[in-house]
Amino acid sequence: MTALEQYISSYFGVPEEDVAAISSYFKPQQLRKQEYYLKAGQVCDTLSFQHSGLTRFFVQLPEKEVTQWIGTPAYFMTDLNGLMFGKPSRWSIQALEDCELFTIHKKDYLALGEQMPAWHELEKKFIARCFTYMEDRVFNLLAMSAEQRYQWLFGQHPALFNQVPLQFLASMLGMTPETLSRIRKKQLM
Amino acid sequence: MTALEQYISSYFGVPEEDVAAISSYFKPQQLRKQEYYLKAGQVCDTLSFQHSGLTRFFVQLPEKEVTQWIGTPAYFMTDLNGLMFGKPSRWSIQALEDCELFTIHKKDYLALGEQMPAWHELEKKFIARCFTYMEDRVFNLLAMSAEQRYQWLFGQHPALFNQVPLQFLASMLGMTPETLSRIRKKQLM
DNA sequence: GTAACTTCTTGATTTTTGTCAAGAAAAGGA
DNA sequence: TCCTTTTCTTGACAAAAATCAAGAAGTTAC
Repeated sequence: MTALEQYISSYFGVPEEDVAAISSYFKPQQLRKQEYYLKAGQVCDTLSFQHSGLTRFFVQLPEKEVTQWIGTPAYFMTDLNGLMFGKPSRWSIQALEDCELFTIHKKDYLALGEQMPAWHELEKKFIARCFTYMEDRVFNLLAMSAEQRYQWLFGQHPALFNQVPLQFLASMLGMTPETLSRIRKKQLM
Repeated sequence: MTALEQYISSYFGVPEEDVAAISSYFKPQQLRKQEYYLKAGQVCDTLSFQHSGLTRFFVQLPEKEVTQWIGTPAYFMTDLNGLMFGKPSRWSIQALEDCELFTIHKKDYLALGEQMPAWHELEKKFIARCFTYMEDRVFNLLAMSAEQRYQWLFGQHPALFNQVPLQFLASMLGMTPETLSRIRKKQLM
């Protein structure tokens, strides 16, 4: 089994022949550090599995830049607004370091849905998980203080704080870099 | 066409015979004011179309209560964590006023997926839209001030502010009732 | 290795938002 | 209708987080 096949198998829990069929649609792609996977305003027409490297989803506002998400290995990357609804993206996706991806283009993505009966259901469940994760994020932003949000993210992905510039994590947590710095200082004392 | 059929048709854009097939699975259900559709800790095993009335999704914390969402007519209501993954709900769903629902139970919901080939794809797209909406909500909470968030919600659903106790809307917007009250006063001047 | 650049930390200060408390307004029930 | 209960508003104050500014630490490129 290739790395991609293992990922697909663990995600979707489908028979091995389906795993092979699905993964055959995905093609290797390199992304160099700083390179863009997608630029704001473009219509995203790919879906990628992130095998290695880190990516950043961000929105450029007139006054500031907002990091919506950090893409990490073993997760999928796309802009659903583009892939599913043909709408332009509000954010850019940029590589924070060199990345190895497995990418499927929209044409093949649609073919996959037609040729593999179970695909829509698998994808539905996958997107549903993403939705419930977003529900959690909204809840955290509604109910928790900056410090509690930090602890939540640190509890889930401690390694991120050594890999990603802290200013991006601060933004993703809904606080300024200064606030994150002070929270982290307090944790040490 | 019944009201339910019209809703399904407008949501999913499917042929009329499919609309009839889908809607035949949904049964009318009444919910009295204050009654619970779901209580925190229960596993949600229904999916309902909200024909009339308003509902509130909220989490009861030791110190405070957090309103995550207000359910309005012409939208679906469920807890995906329960319906799709069999997990207990973190929030309760309660009727703010008498509600008329069309409800499908999990058993029939699963049957629908098996008997109607297009169902999973329709549902996938529907959940994907919910996901992109949650992306917007997260972005708003990350990037906007309390006042901007108010204006955003008011721009989308001005009528809500006459129908729902403002304390619930304040919570859903991530602010206190006092802050919302002051923002609304400022809008008038 | 060093210069240039980026990122992080720290302090002082301001702004935003939350908390507490009391009264006003509105809604609901007998 | 009037009484009770809930919801909303307002003011005074406190706390949380943002802003501004400067310097330290860390990275990167030559």
